[in-house]
Amino acid sequence: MILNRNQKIWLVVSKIPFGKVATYGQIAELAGLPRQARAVGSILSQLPRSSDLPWHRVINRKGKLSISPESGKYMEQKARLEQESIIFDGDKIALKTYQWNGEK
DNA sequence: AATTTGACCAGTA
DNA sequence: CTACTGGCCAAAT
Repeated sequence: MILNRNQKIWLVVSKIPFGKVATYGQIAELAGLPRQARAVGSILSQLPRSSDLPWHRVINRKGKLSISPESGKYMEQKARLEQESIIFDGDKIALKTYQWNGEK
């Protein structure tokens, strides 16, 4: 069973634990696709709404959400994270302890 | 086939 | 802290 690029990324994203977040670059790295952070964002942007992947746990390296704040999805992502007891300090996550290190 | 776009990143000022 | 830059590379155009 060979996994295509999308499947590798989906797999890694699905492993991000509840209450934790990961960066695009980290996802790309863990998926065996170094330096393809942008591809991760591109793929996540195309997820169907029916998807049950924790896409909201993927943020950028600055600790902020990479969606335009005007977009409705921005609110949705923030709400989903707060629902996992992740606290925000303005527009960025408050604690780096939220950051997933990639371990199981 | 060529060019542009994008839910990124790292360094620098 | 923000702003700008060059780098990166798959997807879309």
